[in-house]
Amino acid sequence: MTSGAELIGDTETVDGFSNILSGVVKLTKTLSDGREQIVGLQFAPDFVGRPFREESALTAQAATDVSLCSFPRATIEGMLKRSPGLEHRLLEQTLRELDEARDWMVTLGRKTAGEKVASFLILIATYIDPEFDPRSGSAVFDLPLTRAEIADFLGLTIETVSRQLTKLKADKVIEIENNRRITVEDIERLRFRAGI
Amino acid sequence: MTSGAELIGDTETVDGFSNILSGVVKLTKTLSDGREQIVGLQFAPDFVGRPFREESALTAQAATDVSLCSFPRATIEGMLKRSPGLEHRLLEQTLRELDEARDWMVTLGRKTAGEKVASFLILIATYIDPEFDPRSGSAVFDLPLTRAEIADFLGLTIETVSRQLTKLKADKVIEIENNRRITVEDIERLRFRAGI
DNA sequence: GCGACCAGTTGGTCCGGGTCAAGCGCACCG
DNA sequence: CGGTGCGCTTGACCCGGACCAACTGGTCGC
Repeated sequence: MTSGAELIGDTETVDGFSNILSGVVKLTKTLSDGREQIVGLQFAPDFVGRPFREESALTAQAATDVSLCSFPRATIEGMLKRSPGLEHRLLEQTLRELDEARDWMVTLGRKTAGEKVASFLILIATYIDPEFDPRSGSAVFDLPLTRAEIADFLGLTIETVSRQLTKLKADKVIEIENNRRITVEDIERLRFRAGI
Repeated sequence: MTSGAELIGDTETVDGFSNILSGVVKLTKTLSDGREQIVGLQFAPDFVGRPFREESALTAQAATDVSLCSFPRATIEGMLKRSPGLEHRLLEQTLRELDEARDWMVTLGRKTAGEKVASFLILIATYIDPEFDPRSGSAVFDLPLTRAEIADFLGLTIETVSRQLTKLKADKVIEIENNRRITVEDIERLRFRAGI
């Protein structure tokens, strides 16, 4: 599935329930006047879908090229009834997503623009960099989101995201190639910028 | 348990797992420099506690007087293993909390101060007003939080919260008695102020 | 090659909300 | 009683980030 494709419509009934095999899925919510907020990013091998509810209050879109393994909703709910192990795994993922959502609430509510952008880079580094090791000081990765999507994730404007990235580059905390590829030599400096 | 008491320490091991019988519990996260964000409010009959993890990344405090029914962590995890029904109930609550957290992320990231305060009042009205009926136009309730706590919930300062409440009062959207008791005559007008 | 378009950057201006400070009302205490 | 402290409000000022606009570089179709 190519980038930008819509997986779950906002008011449509959510039929599917999928397993991400590769790629990044963004979950967004939109206010009636068009303001948008990304409320979650999901990476392989997460589930996508909201069991036990007909209607999803959010939109799931592929942020990068994504490959999925999808089931109809009835199938998955039947499987959940029969297999407590699967339900347990779903509970574990949901608890993890809740922890992440709450972490992000702190970022949205209490951090400055610079801290938000640094926090975002750390988040992506930990998920994306194939050989990222928290103890090693460095990371290299491609941003899976455009500036506009980063802005929607951080509750900022695209201009502010751009300026903060430029500032991190000017301060030699990161390097940027082709607008997408980020190199962080010293992740501790970046973490410091994120307001811990 | 009286208001302000701490239920779960930040770095301490979370031993307990409780059921709220009455009152309001606030879940907060704090940055190293003291900035604070309330990341969740829990009302009866929610569970409080983070199963399957030794360490909780947040602090749970009583916001009002609270009565609890507590179990040691081992007990609850044993019960969860033996009773899939209980685990299912926990999954349902966790999914609901995740939905709420994501709704709140939109409020934190994309709404103005006035919309945030209106959204907060609607949230409290739906949980607290004993005879609140969404179709009836009005609601009366006591705020379970101080201005400082509301500010920490909304990612604002106490002054801004105060000013926005004063403005809602001046515009006859709400009435305020004793700084705590709120009357909303026409909840639709308040909902309009919340940016839907 | 050339123009159109899109993602991103950069500059300038403005305002919402933060910050600082003073003051009010009320409960509690000596 | 007056003093003290806390929760809250109000006013004045300021700044971070939104908004508006111009520009750059890369990609695509012709």
